[in-house]
Amino acid sequence: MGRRSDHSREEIRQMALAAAMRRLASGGLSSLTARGVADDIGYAVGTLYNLFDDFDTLIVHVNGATLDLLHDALAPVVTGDDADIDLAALLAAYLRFLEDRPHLWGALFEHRRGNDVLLPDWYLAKVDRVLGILEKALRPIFPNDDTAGCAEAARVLWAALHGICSLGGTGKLSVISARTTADMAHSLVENYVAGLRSRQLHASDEA
Amino acid sequence: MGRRSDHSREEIRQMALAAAMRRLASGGLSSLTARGVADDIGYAVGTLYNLFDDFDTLIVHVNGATLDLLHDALAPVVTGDDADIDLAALLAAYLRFLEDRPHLWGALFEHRRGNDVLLPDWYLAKVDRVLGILEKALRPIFPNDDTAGCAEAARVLWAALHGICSLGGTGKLSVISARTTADMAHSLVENYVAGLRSRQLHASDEA
DNA sequence: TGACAAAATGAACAACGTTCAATTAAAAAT
DNA sequence: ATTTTTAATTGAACGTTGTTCATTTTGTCA
Repeated sequence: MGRRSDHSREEIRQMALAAAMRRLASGGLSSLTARGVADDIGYAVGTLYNLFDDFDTLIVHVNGATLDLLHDALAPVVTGDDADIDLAALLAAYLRFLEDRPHLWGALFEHRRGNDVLLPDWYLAKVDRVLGILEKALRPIFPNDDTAGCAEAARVLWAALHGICSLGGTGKLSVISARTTADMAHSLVENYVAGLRSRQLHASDEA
Repeated sequence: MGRRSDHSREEIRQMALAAAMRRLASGGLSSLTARGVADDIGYAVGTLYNLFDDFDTLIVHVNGATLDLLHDALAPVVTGDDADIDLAALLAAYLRFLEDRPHLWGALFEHRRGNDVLLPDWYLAKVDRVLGILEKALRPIFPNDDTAGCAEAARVLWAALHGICSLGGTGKLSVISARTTADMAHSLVENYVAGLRSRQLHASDEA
């Protein structure tokens, strides 16, 4: 079979991404295969390679969509007024996202391309957009001129939170799972923020 | 070819693990394959399946060996006297390990078995042994009777640190990598510990 | 209508983990 | 010493991966 007029190039792309999203959401990364996606949208495998350089690229696009979902889940909960309230709400929303869409969240971090291949700029921009929410919540803690410190704190929290949820969810954390992942996440956020505050106050001591 | 008398069953196991360790250390998880290991030790693929249930099991044993290496790298640096000094030394040793053996460290967290398969007890015990070092360093921060709090803090730090090193090393953290992974790790440890201390002091406020 | 270009196909390739009938050598029994 | 039993070792084969590409088919344009 040759060229169809069923769908435009862009339509097929979207169909493929939607199908990939469904597969990922229901069965995780291991059930996200090129042949599977192709079957789902009623095209042959080779067609996917007209639209994406390789399968990794398709996954990066799926992860981009997940970042958008995450952004939309987190953005509404911060007001920018009170850091403690915002961060608590943010953490709750994050954990809810993780519970609702564990496989979408998981793919954000499980998926790794070749070590020399960098993530595209548009993807990093989506990460930045989510980090921006965190920065907005953290903003009241920092002096007005210290945007760099705020940005770093947001990244530390983001990465550390990932670590906790990742290890908590995969049972890699030894027998002490009496304390749940959520407990550890709260401990991280509360103590890290308390640390930021206390070191902000005594900043003059460290010169 | 039938039964040889070249090596005992246990010898072949050790040969396989050593070869796997070499492959992992030099090329990462993607270069750790059943056929590769079999070739390295001069046996056929099938022989590996006499010694390990499956290839995942072999990797878990490799990771166990890595945990032992990590333990030996971290254990000597903590004295138990001063938390700040111990934690700084511990972090430095951890980051050095990560730099020296990035792929061994990476496999600890990259490798995932089927979701229903739990890690064996002997493996979790090795994790606990490493966490014990962290607990020893954190011990001075907590009241004598609060071993649970100390244990939790160790796990939070361990998991959070993994998150930072993981995202830092894979370039998943947007453009603001002006601040390096090591900087973020320091920020995490220092602020989290400062938070623990400050909340320890004002514990009476929260009742 | 005919020539050209682009899209769609699916068989084929290499590499992966895994299995298993067949083979062979060591160990045990006679 | 010979036979029988047991266990180790093999490597071809199976099912899946991602990926490629000659071939076919169809839309488009002169």
